[in-house]
Amino acid sequence: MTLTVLLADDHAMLRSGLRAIFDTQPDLRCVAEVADGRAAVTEVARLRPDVAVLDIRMPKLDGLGATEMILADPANRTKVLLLTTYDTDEYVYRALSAGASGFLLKSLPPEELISAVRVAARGDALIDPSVTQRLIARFAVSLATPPTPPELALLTAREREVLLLVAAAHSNAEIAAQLHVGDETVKTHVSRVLAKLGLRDRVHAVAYAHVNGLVGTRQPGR
Amino acid sequence: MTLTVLLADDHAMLRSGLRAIFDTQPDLRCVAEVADGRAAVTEVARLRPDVAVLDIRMPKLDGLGATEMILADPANRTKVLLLTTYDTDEYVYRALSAGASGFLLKSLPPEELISAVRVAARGDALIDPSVTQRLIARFAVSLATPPTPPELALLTAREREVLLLVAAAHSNAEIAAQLHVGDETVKTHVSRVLAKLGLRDRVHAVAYAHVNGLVGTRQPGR
DNA sequence: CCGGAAATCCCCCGCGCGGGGGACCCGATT
DNA sequence: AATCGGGTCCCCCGCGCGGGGGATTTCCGG
Repeated sequence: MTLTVLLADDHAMLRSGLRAIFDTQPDLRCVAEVADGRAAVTEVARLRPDVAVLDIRMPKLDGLGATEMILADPANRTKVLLLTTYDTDEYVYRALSAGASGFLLKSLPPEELISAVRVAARGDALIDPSVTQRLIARFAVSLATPPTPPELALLTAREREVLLLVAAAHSNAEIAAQLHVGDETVKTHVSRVLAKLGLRDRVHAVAYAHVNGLVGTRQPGR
Repeated sequence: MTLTVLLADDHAMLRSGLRAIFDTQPDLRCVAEVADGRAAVTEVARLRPDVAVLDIRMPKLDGLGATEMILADPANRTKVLLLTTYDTDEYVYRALSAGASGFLLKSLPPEELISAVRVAARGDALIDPSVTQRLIARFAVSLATPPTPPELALLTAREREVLLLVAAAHSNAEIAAQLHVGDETVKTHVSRVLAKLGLRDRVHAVAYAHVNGLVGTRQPGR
């Protein structure tokens, strides 16, 4: 089965270079060449290539915007590979947020570019190694579970439970109802929590819980 | 310049397979083979290889733990590549948090493994394409700036300012002091904020601000 | 010039909250 | 048996808070 590819770059020279690279592969067919992002979007919608190789810098609509538009349309099954000369962090993050299947530098050896197209076509993703390293660093910090503060261990299970409900901005009465206990009980628990954690009031408790990732938008994978 | 490599895997067969692969490259020298994580840590500390290729599953100390120990020691300049049979999400995240330079599946073609070692040695990172795709997805959500709720536009600049201070768990009096205005003024602002955002009290405001990323642990890169 | 929006300040009132007590029950540990 | 920690419930008191009013200034745009 042959893979169809769309090329988008405002430099004709680079386009022909890429086309030449792809032409060496019998199973890759370059079905379109465009010079700007808007054309890329419309041509992708028309031709539905397997993979679109977009330059980041393009007139009218840059590669990032084009990626977003292409992937925003669920009718498209085209995978997007982004190509750039320099690897600016901002680009990478936006590209990945937009759902690009790859982020590659133009310095990439031809055979690896070809391999990247195949990888993208089968639904996997590929990032330039020099970028990956920084991506990891960034990812690690965003993953970095704020080290659970030790004073949290002072809390009993019940108290932690109450803390979470407080963090969700529930009033004592609401918490009482939810736990099927009296509101005086809840007050006791809250007081203990505040005392143990050294917090002034429930407002600080809410901030504390969020800052320490007890409630944040935690993904399932812990 | 030749690169030194340490191999760690509890299966002797796999080790010899890897060694055979590396031996085809004149510039790669496999300087040690170990069968468990603890041995990997001590041998890395002793031999200081350029790259350590660790299996995830190993006796005594798994590859993840070994990675953490190796990279925790600043005296080590060894890069770590992790090898695994199956790509469980948990592994990937822990591996990247620990600072591994690569996360590869054992199904990787030999030549790409070699290339991965070279990539790691020069300080870049490499992740198996099939894993990268999910990594991106996960990364995207962690990057995804919670779309600023539209009702936030209703607030005046001053009100947003006050909201941020409220979100930081400051009392009205504290906010007043910080803004050099009377506390009655702050009360007015807070009331307006609550009304405009449809929040019950400042506790909800704190939660709101955190959930919507107005205050969260945002990285510098936006 | 005049209207309105924004920012500032003021008063009163009711309520939720948090601290400081005390009390009871239960299960585990001593 | 005595003790202790945890969970539950209760009362009182003071205060910060939030809603409801109203008032002033400044500044901008019709």
